[in-house]
Amino acid sequence: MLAAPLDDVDAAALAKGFAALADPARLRLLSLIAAQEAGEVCACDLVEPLGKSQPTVSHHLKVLREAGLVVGERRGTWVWYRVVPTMLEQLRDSLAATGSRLAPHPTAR
Amino acid sequence: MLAAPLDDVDAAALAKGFAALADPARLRLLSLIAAQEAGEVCACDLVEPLGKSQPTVSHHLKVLREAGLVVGERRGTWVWYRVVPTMLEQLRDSLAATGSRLAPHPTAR
DNA sequence: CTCTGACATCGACATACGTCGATATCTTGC
DNA sequence: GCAAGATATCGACGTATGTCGATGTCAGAG
Repeated sequence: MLAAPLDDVDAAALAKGFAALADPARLRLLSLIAAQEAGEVCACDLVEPLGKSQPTVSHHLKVLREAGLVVGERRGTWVWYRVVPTMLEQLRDSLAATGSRLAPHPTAR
Repeated sequence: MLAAPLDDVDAAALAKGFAALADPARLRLLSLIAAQEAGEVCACDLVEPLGKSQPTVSHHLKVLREAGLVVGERRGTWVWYRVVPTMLEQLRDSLAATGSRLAPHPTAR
């Protein structure tokens, strides 16, 4: 992203992705899910550690889901969430195209 | 960030950083500044390519500045902006601590 | 000192967002 | 089918955010 100016479309798409990360509750949710040994968590185990109401947690999970950052799989009564690395890497890479012009060593003379 | 659950403080700090990136206009501004050969741009050259009013551009530049993503240096009549790689790397790395549990290969048995 | 031009700030507006309580939906066990 | 529990959706509320026109501030030219 930082190599050439982005057009409105790409910028909007990226911005939508970052917007999903622009909330403390969602970042904590994401880290809670990612920190699981099993790689997945029951949604019921996310409400109490987050300290928010169940509807609020459900709302944030939806935002993360729609951003493609997590997926929820229903197994019986519960829904198990796990992180999808793809979108995360995509956002990370968009910040990483930081070419020579950004480095402390201008490279060019 | 994805190795262990973050506390409220870290989550809030990170969220503030991502919030600065969660807008198409700011992403385009950032990419416009980063794409400069000279490594810096006059603010006056950012208004027209962005297609927004001068106050709006100034506002977004302020947000980027307060997020530590760019710096503006006054030289005479004009202010020259350049990207600060530090914060960018910090945000990128927070998305990169994606340990074994996120990879397609669970590693742990 | 005054004028001009670049940039920042202010005030106002519409919209988007986070949060919660109440309620709906769905799944299981009886 | 019915009751119980887990999630999701809805409606409402306060607050934050993007945008602009008008205005303020500051540096250089004359």
